Amino acid sequence: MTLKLGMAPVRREQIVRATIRCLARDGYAGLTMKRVAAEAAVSQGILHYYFRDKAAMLAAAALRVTADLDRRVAAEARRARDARARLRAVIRACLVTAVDNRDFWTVFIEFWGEAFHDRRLATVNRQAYARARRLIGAGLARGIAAGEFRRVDVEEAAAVVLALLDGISLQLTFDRGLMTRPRAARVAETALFRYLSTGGPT
Amino acid sequence: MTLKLGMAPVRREQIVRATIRCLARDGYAGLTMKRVAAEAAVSQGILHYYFRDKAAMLAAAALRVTADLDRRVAAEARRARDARARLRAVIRACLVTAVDNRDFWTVFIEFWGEAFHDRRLATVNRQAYARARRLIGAGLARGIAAGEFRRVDVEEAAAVVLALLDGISLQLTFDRGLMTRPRAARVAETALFRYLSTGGPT
DNA sequence: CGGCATAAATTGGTCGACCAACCAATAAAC
DNA sequence: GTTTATTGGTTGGTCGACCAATTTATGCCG
Repeated sequence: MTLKLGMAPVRREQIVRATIRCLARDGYAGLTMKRVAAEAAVSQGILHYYFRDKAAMLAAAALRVTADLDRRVAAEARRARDARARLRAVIRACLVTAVDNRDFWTVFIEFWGEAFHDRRLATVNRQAYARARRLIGAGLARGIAAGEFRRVDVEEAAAVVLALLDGISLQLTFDRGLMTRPRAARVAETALFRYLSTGGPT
Repeated sequence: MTLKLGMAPVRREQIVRATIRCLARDGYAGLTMKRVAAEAAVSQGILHYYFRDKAAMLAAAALRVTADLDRRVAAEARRARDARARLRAVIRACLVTAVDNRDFWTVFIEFWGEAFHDRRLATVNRQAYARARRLIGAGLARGIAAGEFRRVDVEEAAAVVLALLDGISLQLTFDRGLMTRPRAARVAETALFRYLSTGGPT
């Protein structure tokens, strides 16, 4: 009864999600075709039918979590009225992901490690970061235009915002007891608002 | 004529350095006992004589690069007169390492990936980060006491400084064309000085 | 409508290669 | 002669990639 034609996107999704779960559970060293196949409840052979090799599966997993985060951030940011609220929303969405969705950072860190030694993965990673900076930079530019933020170099400021979010998320991921999520968000907001503020220090 | 007794520290060093080179060259996926042994010009068996297993070698490699960075940062910071110059020195030392000594980040990222799935490695990593925050925090506290910095929460500020350095270093490592090293240093300094400054915005 | 060809989807197993850990044996230094 | 240092090979297992064979759906033609 189940359709057999048009399974491609379904299976791809199934396999990518299984890859993410395996990666989060066992790390890249423990990411084997057998385990992914078992996790996805398909045969081993089918993995190579849908993906050229292991690296392609890893790249698909990384793209998937990146897209997930993008979606969450966009959803939060859309509700914001001004640039400050928008930045606050971005911070919140990133830190919520870091704390509640551990898979994200696990997948990404394993991905980084391989990206150093695989040209394809390196390109995917570079593009993801460039895109993130572009999105953040666009928000900052609107804030500057509206007089909410100081006239900083947008590219530089986007790199700073992204760097702080990455860095704080990493520390939270490594040591869950370091700070509560709200406190981490407050710390990041304070640092970035002082950096971007037009007025004197608060 | 060569001594055979007291080889332990020599061999350990030899093996750790080989581990770092292999890790930087091939990643964790390509880190095998055979390759490390070849790189260190020793037999395979000896690796297990000096290290319990592969994870122990990885941990030793991570401790080694961390200690290296510590030493560089301390050497740069010692020359600084005031807290601002000290922070500038820390930033410079970290970014020089990130740009010129690619092995550092390679080893660390591979290490992070495994640390998620190995309790021993996770502990080593958590301690390394706690130590880094303590060192940075001590420098900030002196700056606050001297009236050079705003009265921020030292723990929070140390986390911010470390986060920004990690984040910028990551972006530089992934995309060498993003910024020149001096520009990255200037960007980080600007962001952190604004965050920590006592006076109004510049 | 019914049967045949073609394509899509999937299986399970095979292949050669490689791995980490271990160990018995040896050599050198004390 | 006992401890320290080192060798090189073995072992039991796993890996990723590949493929021949099978099943299922679809389009085509009479």
